[in-house]
Amino acid sequence: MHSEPGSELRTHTCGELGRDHISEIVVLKGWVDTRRDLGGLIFVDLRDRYGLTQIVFEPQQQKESHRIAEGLKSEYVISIEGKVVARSEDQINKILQTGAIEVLVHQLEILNSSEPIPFTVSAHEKKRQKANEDLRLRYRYLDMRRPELQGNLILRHKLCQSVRRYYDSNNFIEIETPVLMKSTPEGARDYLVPSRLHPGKFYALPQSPQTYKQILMIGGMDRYFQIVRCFRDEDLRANRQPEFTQIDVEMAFATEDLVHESTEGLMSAIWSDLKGVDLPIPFPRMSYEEAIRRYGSDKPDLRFDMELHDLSEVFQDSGFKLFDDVLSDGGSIVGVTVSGEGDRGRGAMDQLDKSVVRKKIGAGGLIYFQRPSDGSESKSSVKSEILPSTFVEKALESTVAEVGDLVLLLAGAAPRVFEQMGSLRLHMANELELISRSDDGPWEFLWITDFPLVELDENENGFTAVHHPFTAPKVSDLEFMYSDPESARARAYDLVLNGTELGGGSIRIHQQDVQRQMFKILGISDDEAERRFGFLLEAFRYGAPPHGGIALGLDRIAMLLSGSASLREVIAFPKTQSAQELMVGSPDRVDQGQLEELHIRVVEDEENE
RNA sequence: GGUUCGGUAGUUCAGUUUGGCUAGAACGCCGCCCUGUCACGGCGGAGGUCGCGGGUUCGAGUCCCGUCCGAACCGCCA
Repeated sequence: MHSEPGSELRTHTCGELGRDHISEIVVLKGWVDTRRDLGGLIFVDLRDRYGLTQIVFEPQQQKESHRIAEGLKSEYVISIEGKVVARSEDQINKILQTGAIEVLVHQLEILNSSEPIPFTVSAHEKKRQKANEDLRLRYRYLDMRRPELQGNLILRHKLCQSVRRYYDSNNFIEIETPVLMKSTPEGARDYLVPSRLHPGKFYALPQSPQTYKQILMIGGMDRYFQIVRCFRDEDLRANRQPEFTQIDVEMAFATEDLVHESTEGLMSAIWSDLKGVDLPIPFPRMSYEEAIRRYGSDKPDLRFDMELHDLSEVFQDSGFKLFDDVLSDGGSIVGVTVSGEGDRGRGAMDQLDKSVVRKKIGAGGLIYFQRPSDGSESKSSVKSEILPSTFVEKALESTVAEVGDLVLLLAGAAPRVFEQMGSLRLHMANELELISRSDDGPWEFLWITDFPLVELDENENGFTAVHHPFTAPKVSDLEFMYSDPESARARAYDLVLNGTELGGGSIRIHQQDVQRQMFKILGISDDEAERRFGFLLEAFRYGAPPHGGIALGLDRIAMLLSGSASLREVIAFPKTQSAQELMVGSPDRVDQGQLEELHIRVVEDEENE
C-alpha cells in the first residue's frame, strides 16, 4: 500500500453530504473558502466545485488537527478525514446545500498553501466581491474557482454534449478538418502560419471549414457536423473573439426547409436539455427586406415591439424643405413610437439628438412629435409654420401614437435611414429597460431569409458576397446573376435569437458554370479562382450532390443561455479587446532563431526604434 | 483607424467638478483576545511611484498635452 501524503481518496465532494450521511467517516478535499477561528473552536468552509461543507476542529478532541488548523488560510488546499454529525436545529445553515450537517475533523493534512490572493474567491454569495476583468483574466485559475465562471463552463460542456447527442442521433458524422489550411481571398483577415519547409509560404487558420465541408459532401459523407475552432483577425466586440467555436453543419440533398428543421430540432434539444424549456417550433421566418423595413436590422430583437413606420407617403408635399429634399432624392422618412415618453423635456430630447442620434448613430438629426399625457395639443420639434400641423397629425395617426407617446423621426437615404432608426430603436429599448438580460428568457428565435446575393463594396466599384462566394442564388433570380447582380437574392439564411445573430448558412452552388459566374461577379479572375479554389471546382466535376448547411456560434449560444454580457464569460481563456491573453501573455516575441528557421524578418515600426 | 468611459492601498471604490493641512473607507493582510461560528466578533497595526512621461503653477491625484492598459460602441467582421 502507498502512503504518499494526501493519497487517501476522497469519499465525497463538498456539495453532497446531508442527513443521510450522519455518523459516516468521510474524506473530503478542497480549498479553504472561509475560516472562522473562535479561539477554541475553528470552523472552516471547505470548497470544491460541487459546493461548500462546514468542517469543525475541536481543540480537546483532536489536539493535533486543531493545532494545524490554526495555521489555515484562504485557498489552502487540504485533505480531511472526519465524522459527519448532525447540526442542532438552531445551527442549521439553510443557505448551504450541506447546511444540515458538519464534519468533525480528526485528521487534517495541508496539501498545499496559498499566498494571499489578488481578489476574493468565495462560493459564499455574501462574500463575493467585484474584481476588474483584466485581473480576472490574468489570474484565470482563481476566477475559475468562483461559482459564476465555473457554472458557465459547465453549461458550455453540457451544451457541447447536447449538440453531439442530437447530431449523432440524427445520423450526422463528426469529422475533423485541418486547422492549418489555406488563405482565402475574401472575408475577414486571416491568421497566417509560416511554413518552415516551404520558405515564403503560409498556412492560414480557417475562418470556417467552409470548403472542406463542401468537399465532405462531394465525398459522400452526406451529413456532417463538427464543433470547431475558427479564426478571424478582426477587431473584437463583446460578442466577437478572434478565435471562436462554431457548430458547423452540412447536409447533402439539402433544401432550406431541411436545414431549418434540422437546426430547429437542435435548438429545441438544447433548450430542453439545459433549460427544461419546450421551444415552439418552427421558428418564424422573415425576409431580409422585411426585417430592414420593420426593424431596421437584419437581426431584429423581437422581445419588444417598437416597429418602424415608413412615413414617406405621409410627408409627400409637406413643404418642409428637409423632407422634400430627402424624398425627391429617393430617400425615406422613418418613424418609431416610444410609449410613455410624450412628456420628455426639451433638454432630454436635445441630448438624445446630439449625443445619440448624431454622435452615436451618425444620422443627420432628430425630428420628433409628442402627445403630452395631459391630453393637450400635440407638440412638434419643427415649428408649424415650417411643417404644418396637419402633417404632424397624419404622422401621429400612422404611427399609432397614443396620448403620452413620443414619435421619433429620421430622414435620409434608404436603406441606411432604416438601419439608423433600427439602432435608435435598440437604444431607446435599452434606455427604457424594455430588454432584460437574464438566463430565463424570453427566447425570441427568428429566421432571416432571402438575403441579397452580393452587395456593392465600399468603393462601389465591385461586388462582394453578402454570405460567401459559394452561396447559391435563388433559382428564380438566376437571371439577375448575369443582368443585375445586386437584385439577385441568395438561398441564404441567418438564425437570430433576441437580437443576436446565432449563425447563418446557405444552400451552396454545386454547378461549375454558376460558380464561375459568381466568381466573375466578385471580380475573381479565372486564374485566381483556379489558384484559390481549383480543388473545389475540380471536385464539382466529379458528381457533386446539391448541398447546404449552417454554422452556429457556440460561444454566443452559451452566452445567451447563461445570460452573460460578454463572450469572455463563457470562454475559459478568452482574449481582451486588443486580442491579448493576459495570463500567458500572448501574443509575444519569439527567439531570433525561430524566426530564421521560418524565413521571417520582423520589420519594426520606425517610431519604435 | 475613430468616439466614449475607466486606471488612486493586495482588492473594490470615494476624493478630480471649484488645484491647497499628513490622500480616506470597506474588504483583505499582520499581531493579540475569543469554544457554536457560518461573510463570526472585539482591540491594535502595517500597507500608496494616485498607470507612465512631459507641461502649466508658489503648489497637481485634481488642469493641459502625449502615451500605455482595460471596457463599450462605430468602422471592420464573406
